Amino acid sequence: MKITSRFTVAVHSLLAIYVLGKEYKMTSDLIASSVNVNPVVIRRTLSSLKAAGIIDVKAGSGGATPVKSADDITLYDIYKAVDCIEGNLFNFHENPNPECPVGKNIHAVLDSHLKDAQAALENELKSVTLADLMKQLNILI
Amino acid sequence: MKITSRFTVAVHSLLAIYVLGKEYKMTSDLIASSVNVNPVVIRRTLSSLKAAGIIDVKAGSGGATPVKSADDITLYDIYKAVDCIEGNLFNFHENPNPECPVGKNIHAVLDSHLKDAQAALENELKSVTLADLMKQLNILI
DNA sequence: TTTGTTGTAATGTCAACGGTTACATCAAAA
DNA sequence: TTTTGATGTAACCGTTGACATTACAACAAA
Repeated sequence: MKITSRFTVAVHSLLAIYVLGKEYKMTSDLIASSVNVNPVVIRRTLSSLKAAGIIDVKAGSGGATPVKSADDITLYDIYKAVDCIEGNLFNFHENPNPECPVGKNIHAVLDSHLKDAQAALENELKSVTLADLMKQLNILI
Repeated sequence: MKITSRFTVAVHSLLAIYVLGKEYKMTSDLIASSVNVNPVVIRRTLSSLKAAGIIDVKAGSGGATPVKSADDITLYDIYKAVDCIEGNLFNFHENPNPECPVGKNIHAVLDSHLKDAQAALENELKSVTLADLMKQLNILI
């Protein structure tokens, strides 16, 4: 099972908005053509990013614009904004048998390690900012 | 999106086999009653763990038994054995537009960071062995 | 040969994702 | 004020993967 592509779509959209936004009006249609998904998917993504205070989206006249500084946006912020995962990354089987010594204690034994693993992933995402990606991108353009 | 409960089911099953195996014949029915899932789910799980060389399962007479030492089994080994994730943890949107400067370079910019995040998760899982869990469990029993 | 178990195919249900259509709402230009 | 081009969102569909369950062949030991 994988983490939804909403995440990479969101990162892609933000890069487009922050890098190309000075030159073009960044409509959902334009972004959709860069990401290559349906415009409605982009609108849903932008809606989440707007709710997270990362960008602003103008209804009516159209176009998405930056709100937060790219230095202050980490991959983790984006990942959280688009809700890839609610709560725990690892699914746990429900109702282990409390009559069994293993079933009774499986959560006590396993939960902290699962949390640690998830935290390791998320900390790594926290260490990369949108500004970092923009620097890498500007070298390639 | 979450990582399938096959993983926690597998860990639970192994703990049962390694801790209770001296006292009981660990059939899929018995393990199933501890984990509280259908016995066929356990048989599939045990089948994966057997293929990974972690346990042995006797067809006919029945019962699962340890093969590898608990010290040599990490959570990562189990996670790999039951195939929670094939390849990349993060789904990437297909076919970003190569005509667009962002679309053309999004993989170059993003891939390494996604790999790093996944590696952080997996390294954390590598740092915990089944023996560690057994120690914790034996204190609680 | 009987018994209890594993291995596995087949089928069903369910949830999540992503695609798409449709349309109300809105802001700015004409 | 009307037109135009966007956004916001609800609704629905098809696909996919997970997990549950039934069924039964294969098997090993009593």
